[in-house]
Amino acid sequence: MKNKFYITTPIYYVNDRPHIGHAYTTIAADVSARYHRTKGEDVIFLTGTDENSQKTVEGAKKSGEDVKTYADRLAAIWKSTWEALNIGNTDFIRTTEERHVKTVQEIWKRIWDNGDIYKGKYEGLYCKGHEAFMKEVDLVDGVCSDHKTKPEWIAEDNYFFKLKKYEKDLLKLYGDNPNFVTPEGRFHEVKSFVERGLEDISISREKQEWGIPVPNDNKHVIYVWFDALINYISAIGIDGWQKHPADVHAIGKDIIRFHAVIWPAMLMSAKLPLPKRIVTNGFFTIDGVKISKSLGNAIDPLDLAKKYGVDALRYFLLREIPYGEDGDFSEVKLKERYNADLANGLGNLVARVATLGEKVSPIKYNYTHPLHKLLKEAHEEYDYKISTFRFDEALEIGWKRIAQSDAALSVDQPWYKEGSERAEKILSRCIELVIITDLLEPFLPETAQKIKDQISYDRTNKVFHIKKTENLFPRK
RNA sequence: GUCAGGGUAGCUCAACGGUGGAGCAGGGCUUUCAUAAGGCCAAGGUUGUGGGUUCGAGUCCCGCCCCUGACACCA
Repeated sequence: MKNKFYITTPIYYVNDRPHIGHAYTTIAADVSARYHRTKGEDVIFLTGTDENSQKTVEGAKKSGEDVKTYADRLAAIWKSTWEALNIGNTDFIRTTEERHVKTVQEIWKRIWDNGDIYKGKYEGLYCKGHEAFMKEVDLVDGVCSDHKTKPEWIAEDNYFFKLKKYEKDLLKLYGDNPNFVTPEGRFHEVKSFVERGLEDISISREKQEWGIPVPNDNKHVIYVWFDALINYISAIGIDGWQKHPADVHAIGKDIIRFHAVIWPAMLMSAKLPLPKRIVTNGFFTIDGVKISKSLGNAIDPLDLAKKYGVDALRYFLLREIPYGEDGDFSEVKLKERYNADLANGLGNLVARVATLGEKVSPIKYNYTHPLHKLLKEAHEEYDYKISTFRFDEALEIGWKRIAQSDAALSVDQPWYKEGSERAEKILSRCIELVIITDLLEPFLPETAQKIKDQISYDRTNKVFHIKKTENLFPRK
């Protein structure tokens, strides 16, 4: 039976446009998905949009559109962005879809039936600027320091989820699964957060027209994140999740608490299996400055892809910024890596082997060739790096081999050799390129195909056919 | 403030308590199969700071300075 692998990205707020940070998370998930696919696994890769937020309503108001029209338009932008970046998601979920609404209400009922939802009063100091309740400690002289306004005291009826009840179960979960959240530092923060003690949390809002109604009480709308998390189930159905929950939730560090604390508690209450693993990446700065709407410095990944190519962008992001850590994006660095690693490195190597090989093509391949056994060795370390989301290190393995091939060519000098000796030297480089291409394929799917078009390997007849065409990465 | 992580070459990062390394950038030499690409070589550091432990400290202990993150309902 085929192994299953289910990986998800966060669902992104529709009112935000895709920027480099979203692209990073999604590309990382895509690399993982593609890798598992090359292993012959049955991969489900889910991404989508979170549309039931109050922010969606405001966004629509701002652009003068009907909420539904607005959400449709923006969701389409997200979808096409991922297509353009060669993201191979198998599904795209929108939280306004019927399948999601039904699932959310069903999960609500299960949690309700388990006695974990109750009605209470939610009150506190509400800052209009934040659209959030503030704690007194956040205030300076009773005034919100960010908005310089005095928060109002408001109270509304809310449904609450008995999160506190799951404190011990969560701590046991963390203890039993040392890799539940990576990187470790973040996991530590999660643990200490829970150890300090949990409070029940409100999971509904009153007086809102947009969102999923609470079952049997349409005066209330289910709070966005409670609804949002359930998307991971909606996409594959409750039965599907029951049989095989997510193997990996890839998220940004801003939403760890929801995924590592509230989500497992919700699932425990609904008597459903838990995700296996949550991997979090950091935040981006652009040229050392935080990404912010007011600065308008968010970079559209599509612009970069247009300029440097999709694969170059994918490569740069995962090679430059170690997964889990905060990173700085700069086009100067992108260009540096493009020229050093892609043009001078991979691209140039393929060009030299293709030109050399073309003259002696076809070359017969013999399975006893000494390089053949390296194929397996090459993959062991690499497999480990990918499975632990250390993409930068996995790529480094590929680039070490590229450098070795360049050096080997200088030593072998096949251009001075004749006949079978010449073919033999070039063959070694072709085999090595097969290994390298294998390693890079999840990261650079388009490039891998282009390499295979130039240096094609016929397994049945054990022969290489080589034909030089365009350069993979023209220098910038 | 409390807790956690970090401060090493121009940049990004490595270094079981045992002569501080790599990649990129910059410098020199060199090859022609290749995209003014490749190869080789050299240079580059009082490891944030002040003490301490030790035969020996980037690594362990204490103080200080600086950076980042977490400390619940914007996500």
